[in-house]
Amino acid sequence: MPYDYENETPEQKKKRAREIVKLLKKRYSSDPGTELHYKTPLDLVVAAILSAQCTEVRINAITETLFRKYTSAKDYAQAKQGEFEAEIKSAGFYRNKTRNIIALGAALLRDHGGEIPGSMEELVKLPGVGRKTANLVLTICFGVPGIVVDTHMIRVSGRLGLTENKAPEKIEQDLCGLIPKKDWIAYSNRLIILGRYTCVARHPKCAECVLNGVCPSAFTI
DNA sequence: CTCCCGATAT
DNA sequence: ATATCAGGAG
Repeated sequence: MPYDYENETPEQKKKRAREIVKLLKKRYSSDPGTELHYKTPLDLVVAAILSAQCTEVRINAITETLFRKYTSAKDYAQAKQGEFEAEIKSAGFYRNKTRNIIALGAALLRDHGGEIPGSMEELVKLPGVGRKTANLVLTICFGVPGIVVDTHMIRVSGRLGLTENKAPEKIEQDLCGLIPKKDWIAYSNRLIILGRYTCVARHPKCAECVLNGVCPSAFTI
């Protein structure tokens, strides 16, 4: 008798969510962290800003040289708009991203002694930093429990039937209610990797997905 | 909600 | 040709 996803009770959904956590843990035994290359919290914030609507591979190619030239908030604050645009152009949205990163450098110098702050409240006030980037930095650099809702988290969570919502903040709430807090950070990292390589947008590879036994969308997309 | 925007896979 | 890629601001 197949699992009835349609009439799943909240209790059953919670139990299934824990099973998903467990299967992901088995598939990616050690916490894979982020695939964005970085050395410092500042690096990660800049990489995250650059990564909007662009592949992580391209961002890592750009930052490999970028992070050699820019190593402090002051470096970014003093960057020339046109020169910086040329360096990051292939990331797309390059005018906005450049504006935000230069303003980020200035804001860090003005309000935080040039350092990246460690709270959600302060992070989301920074230019170019929204909730997704803030959660990424909080989880990766500061060990603050949180779920990073990016394009992969949105898509995969919907396919898994863990949320009916479309708004990232609602999805985050739903997931936080289904997944044990101690698992939030590694869950984010693992699910995003799964989304990048297996549960891809166009033709998800359900046959090779470790979650195909607990996913209402398996083999139906 | 729209706009920002280049690169790549399909 | 078009969908999609580790979003955020106005």
